Amino acid sequence: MLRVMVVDDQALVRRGFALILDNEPDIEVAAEAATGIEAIKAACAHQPDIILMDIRMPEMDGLEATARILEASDATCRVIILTTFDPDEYVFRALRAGASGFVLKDIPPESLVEAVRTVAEGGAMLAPGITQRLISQFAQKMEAGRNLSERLERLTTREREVLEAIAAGKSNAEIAEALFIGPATVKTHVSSLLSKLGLRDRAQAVVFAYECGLATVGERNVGF
Amino acid sequence: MLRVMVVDDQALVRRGFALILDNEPDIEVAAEAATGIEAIKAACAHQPDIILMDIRMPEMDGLEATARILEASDATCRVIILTTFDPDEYVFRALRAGASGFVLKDIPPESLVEAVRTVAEGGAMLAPGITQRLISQFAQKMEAGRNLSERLERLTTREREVLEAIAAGKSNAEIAEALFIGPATVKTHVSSLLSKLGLRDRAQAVVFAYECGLATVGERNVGF
DNA sequence: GAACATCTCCACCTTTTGGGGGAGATGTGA
DNA sequence: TCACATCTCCCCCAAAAGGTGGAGATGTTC
Repeated sequence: MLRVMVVDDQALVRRGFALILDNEPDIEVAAEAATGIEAIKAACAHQPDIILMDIRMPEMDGLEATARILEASDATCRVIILTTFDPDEYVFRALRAGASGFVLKDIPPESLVEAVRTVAEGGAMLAPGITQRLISQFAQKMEAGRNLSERLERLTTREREVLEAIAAGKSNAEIAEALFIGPATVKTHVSSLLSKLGLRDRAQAVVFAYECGLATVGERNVGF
Repeated sequence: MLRVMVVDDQALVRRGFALILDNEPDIEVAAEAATGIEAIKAACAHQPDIILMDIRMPEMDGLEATARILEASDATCRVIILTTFDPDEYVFRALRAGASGFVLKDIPPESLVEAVRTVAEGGAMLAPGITQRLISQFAQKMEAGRNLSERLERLTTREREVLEAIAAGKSNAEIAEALFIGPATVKTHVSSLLSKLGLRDRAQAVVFAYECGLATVGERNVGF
């Protein structure tokens, strides 16, 4: 039995969702809340499997409440944001807060039920338009490096290694140490790769490495 | 009327999908193809609205065919990848090729129909697990900059501007010109921001800018 | 008004970087 | 074998970068 909590400041909406869900044999509405603060308390008290969360609420909005609930170490529940609007800002904040779903209130009832089941099974459910935008963003990042990657292929293996080290913020001396070669050799490689790539200095080289995908945000190879 | 094309090398599977779709009043199967090559020709000849594309096929796989079809300048159709497996490599290649959907063959028939309608309306449809992974990747990138963004706030407005310029690969002289200040002033700002952020040189500053989200891949503010 | 932050600039100095040119060792392929 | 690419290292030199300390001109805040 899936235990669901519904959070919305409008009692009418809240009851409506609750009725739809309670109508399903394998779903029960275990709790309701009208504000973010209430939601946090209720989540703690009733330990639901799934939380349907509105964004616009008095006291504390749904995104903040979602973040608070999910960052609790023993949190096992999953959150679906259920709202009327879908500006990018909300979506990003929701995903960062850890939401597993972001659906609009204009979906048909059966889709809401489907979303709850999907998320309960470990999947994620986004409104189609949001999925579309997420994909676009993703594809754009991947596409960015295409032309630049071709230039990358003109480098020798060693030069690429040096470029990677540069992109990790290393100085020539540190690169020499890391690659077990002399500092003079590093300088040779640096000069060579800069001229091959048409770059002026190592700062541009770092930019290039990120833009073409050689370096990626969040890798944490960085020494600071 | 939505005109759909089904591409799969197994005739039985292909006919099965076609029958499911033809059963809907607003959908008709306008063409079928058994290989990537055939798919490209058929797409050109029949101009379907939606293409359901298998990946594993002889002659040319579905991802390659998708890319070819969508990169045609007059391409108006949208592609849903329909496969048995979902390794990350396939998903990324599919999204990069421009697919609007990626669903697994084990979904219920009504979900397939729903996916077709969703994509036809301009949305996107991914298998729940894939959506989940896409979100995770996204959240990870966003999360990366959290700690670093706090350090960013210790900078003054001017210092942040200089940092942005550094992250665009500009030299001190170029920054001076861009901000209408003297080169000496730029050096002051650079020294100051490096020490505030605990960085050693401008190369590390570029890394920092990317890691904390001040600079983003694909912005193309870069001068090379 | 005094303390403070910010932005602007200067001089002096050291270190790092990048360019030019050269050279030996190795391996690969024509 | 000979040409070619690659990796290694050297020297010299000029330019850029970074550190230190100082200073005047604004504001803002208490």
